[in-house]
Amino acid sequence: MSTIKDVAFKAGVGVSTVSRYLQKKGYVSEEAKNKIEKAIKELDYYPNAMAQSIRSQKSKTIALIIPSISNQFFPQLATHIEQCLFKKDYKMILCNTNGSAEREDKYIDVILQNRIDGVISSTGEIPKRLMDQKIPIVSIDRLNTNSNGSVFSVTANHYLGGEQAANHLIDNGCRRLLCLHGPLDVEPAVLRRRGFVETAIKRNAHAECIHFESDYDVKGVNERYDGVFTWNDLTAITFVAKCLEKQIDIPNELQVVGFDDIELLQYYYPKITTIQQPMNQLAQKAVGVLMNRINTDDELNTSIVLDTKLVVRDTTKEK
Amino acid sequence: MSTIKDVAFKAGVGVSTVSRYLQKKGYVSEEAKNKIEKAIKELDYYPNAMAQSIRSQKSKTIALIIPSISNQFFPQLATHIEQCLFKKDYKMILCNTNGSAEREDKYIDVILQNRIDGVISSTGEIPKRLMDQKIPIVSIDRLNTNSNGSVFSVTANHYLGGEQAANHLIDNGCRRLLCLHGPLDVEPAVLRRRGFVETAIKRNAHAECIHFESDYDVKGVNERYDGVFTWNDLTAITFVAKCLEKQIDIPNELQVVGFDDIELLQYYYPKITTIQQPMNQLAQKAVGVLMNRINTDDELNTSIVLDTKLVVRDTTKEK
DNA sequence: TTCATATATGGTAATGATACCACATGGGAG
DNA sequence: CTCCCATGTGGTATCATTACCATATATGAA
Repeated sequence: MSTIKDVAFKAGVGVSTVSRYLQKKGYVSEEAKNKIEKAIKELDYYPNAMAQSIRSQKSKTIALIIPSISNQFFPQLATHIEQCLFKKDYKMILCNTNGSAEREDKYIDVILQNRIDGVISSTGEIPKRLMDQKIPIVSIDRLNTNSNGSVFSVTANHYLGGEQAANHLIDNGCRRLLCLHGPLDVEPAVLRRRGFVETAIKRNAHAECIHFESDYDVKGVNERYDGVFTWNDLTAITFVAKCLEKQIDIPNELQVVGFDDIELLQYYYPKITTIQQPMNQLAQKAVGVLMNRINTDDELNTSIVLDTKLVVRDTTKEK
Repeated sequence: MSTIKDVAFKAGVGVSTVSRYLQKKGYVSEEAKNKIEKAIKELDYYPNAMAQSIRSQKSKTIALIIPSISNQFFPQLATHIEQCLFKKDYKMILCNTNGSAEREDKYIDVILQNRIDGVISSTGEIPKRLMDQKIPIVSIDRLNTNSNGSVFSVTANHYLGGEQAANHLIDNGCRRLLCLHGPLDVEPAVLRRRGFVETAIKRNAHAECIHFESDYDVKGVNERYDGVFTWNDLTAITFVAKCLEKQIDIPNELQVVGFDDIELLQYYYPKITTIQQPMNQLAQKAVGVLMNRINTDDELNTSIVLDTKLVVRDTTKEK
């Protein structure tokens, strides 16, 4: 692969002139410009991004840490984030920890060795070893409070989402509610549950909470409850599948509301009512905040919370 | 962030000695080793991967090109590939073209600018601009014949998969078969269909083919057919969802076989019978072949084909 | 002693690109 | 005729790292 020197030689000019042409910075005569363009085309020259990085002390790369890909929410979010970064001429390396601390640890090595400019993380705790570095970090989907008490996170309003789910079910006539919540160390799961339960109490509906595990037995749920809120769509899909298996009639016997609005819901039957997260906006804001942190020194606390939206489909209906 | 110079200074040795220690190559005394280790720890030093790359002329990075993430098959495959690369100390950049030629083109810029060591592609055609470079390329999931006639691909035996699906359905008593195939310019889709149809003919069963689109009307399929093979699991999920909507009894009226065995099938109801692709092996072989191409000069043609496996679940049964 | 070898060390060039500086030229203002 | 500024150019140090070479000491064999 040819270098800037080859281009300069072929064009009969100095490397500085070629560099100035590439940067569109400084003076380059029309004549030199033409010769350089011709040489670049003939040599099929592409500037070496790594050499640029080493010189500029900027890798133009950010790391996205996600906990898994089983839940389509994360690949989808990753795609949105990558597209935003792409536009800003940044690369992304995807760190899928898959719940393994060892993998997470090795990814931190990669992040540090590659002089990553910033990190977007959608896992709970930001590892200490990463916090200790001066690398700008923004949390997405989850809250992130660092040791100084500064906050840099972009999340959906999970609490509001819980409220919307509860209100929708209660509006539809449900009185005996069930919340299938996620792990208690997952901030969004807790907020969604709180929004749901507190709204139920406020409106005098009965609400119970169960930590959903895949071996959950669905038998009799249609007798004990008339409305179910699951903390995410993947749980909703699993839960609805179990209900169908037991011939429970959704939405007539039991209404179900999910959370996230992953693309997959479009392929699934029945079409599940859900609380939509504004993924594209989340991605845009997260990238925006991170770029600010990278390019400016001011440590303004930023905590952006975006509204969720109820999307009514076929697993709920007015009674 | 500290450099090898800082480490050398702090340890009171030359940079060469530190470099030799890091490479575990050449002589380093026990005493020097201890001082260096101490300095590295105190300074929290990590070698700059980009400087190493520029020096060694190897980026230790490969690009994975995938056509989309809507089909969970691709993120899953990507994860497997990334894990294989991870072990071999390679980074991966994920290029999700999303069917856009423009995006593909911009990714090629990124690939060339970052002096990527190799490419694994699961999209159909390898773009000419990429082929023209001397970059090692391996196709995964699809066939890849380059201009010299050399082949570097790792695929499942799609034809065998089609056969397995047909045989299973016919063994279960189906005689009127339907194949919902994918785009005709997608090699695997065509092979799967051919394997299916040719087996049906061989065994004197009737087989029809339809190009599946999402607006496909499922009304009456249970009267015209008794066995359906869909070219991938996502199509199977969509098709089964439509059948459930129309109260078609699966597997009693109609049996269904998918293809891929994506993780998602575990959450879906009913549990869909499918043809499993050996994703992990595909990934391992693809990475292996690519590493060979990167590290050796011999242009041995490699075309690895791995067997698929029937996984019987609840959408098929003996009549 | 002398020579060869193993162990050990640090200086320097090179990798590809860019910022900075020095140095041109030409034209217009004083 | 100077002086200044705009325009234009190329040399060189620098970024972090490693390969290579020159050098130094100690040990053992001849």
